[in-house]
Amino acid sequence: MELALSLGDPSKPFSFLDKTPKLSNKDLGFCMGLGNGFISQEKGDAFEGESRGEAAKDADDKRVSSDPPLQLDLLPFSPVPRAQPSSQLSFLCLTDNQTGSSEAPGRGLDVNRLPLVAAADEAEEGAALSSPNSAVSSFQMDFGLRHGNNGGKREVEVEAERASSRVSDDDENGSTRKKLRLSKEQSAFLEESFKEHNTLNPKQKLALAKHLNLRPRQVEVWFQNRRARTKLKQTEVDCEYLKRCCETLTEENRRLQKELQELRALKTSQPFYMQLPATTLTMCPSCERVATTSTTAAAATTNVPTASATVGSNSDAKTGVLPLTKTRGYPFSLQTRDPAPSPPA
DNA sequence: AGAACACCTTAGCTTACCTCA
DNA sequence: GCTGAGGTAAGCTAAGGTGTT
Repeated sequence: MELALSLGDPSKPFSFLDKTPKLSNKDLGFCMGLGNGFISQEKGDAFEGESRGEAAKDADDKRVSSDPPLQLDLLPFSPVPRAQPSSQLSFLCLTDNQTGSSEAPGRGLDVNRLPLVAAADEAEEGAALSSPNSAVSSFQMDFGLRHGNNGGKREVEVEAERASSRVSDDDENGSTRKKLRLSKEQSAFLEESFKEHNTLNPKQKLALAKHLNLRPRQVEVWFQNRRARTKLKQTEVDCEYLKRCCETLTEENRRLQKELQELRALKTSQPFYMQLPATTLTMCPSCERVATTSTTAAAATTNVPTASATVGSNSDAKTGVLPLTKTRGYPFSLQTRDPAPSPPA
């Protein structure tokens, strides 16, 4: 059974199943993707498609199965129009402006740089500030922006030094690592970058780090954690979907069991049933229920070759128990067919 | 061999909730 | 009843460690 969950472009078929050897044992072999209006898989969005595994990526164009995949369209988490080729937060702007905090928010922002006022305050408070980088909060960001005249390039650089040395101090001390909290602006920028590239090449990493006044390692870690979060969410979605599939199959199994019981009851109620050379059972194509047809008797009496379902010869004629282990699905094969041919006149 | 990554884990921080004075 | 302080658990997330590719 193929299970494929599509969150987007239905024109991209699922083909991961054709490459099952490549799937690891950990891989659910589950395929999800978000298409229209979202970052393409190749661009590497996260929950909005990143988790469509490597196998799916590799095999997108190799699907050969004739079974139509079961596709489920879900509403996206955070629709981000992909139409704009170069958004304001794209990498393209990483190098176009490095003027720091004097810039308007959202462009060329440098959220780790604080004005001297804030830095002085923090110096006074010393270790009382539990979250050093939380000093780069939006409040202080705004403060810095509003009082940008205070700062100027030099102060910005001083703050950048202070911020970086704070981290390096922690590293050097090796005592307790301080929790660095990225500001909303930093996170938003990283998020936007992640939507475009869920992995970074060294050049992009350096550019991002420089732009956000972070260490490349921090950017790298952020992307690693972001991918992990994406995968986790994806796994949750997959599990939920598989759960629903399981419920559906259970219900189907229940229905078939009931149907089987009906057939057994039918058989026991007809003493000569098993003595007949063959029995034709037809299934209604619409309701998928087995219909008891008069063609059985007709076929038996007229020796018309039965078409599809034939009670196997290995069935226990005495007990009336059908061989349940003969086939994987049904004790006998049922084929959807047209109404039984009328016996020849 | 080294880089990049996935995965697991740890630990700092925030938030919500509760209790109590 | 309302309020603020203190404690606690849960969740989030940056970062470290390790194995794999």
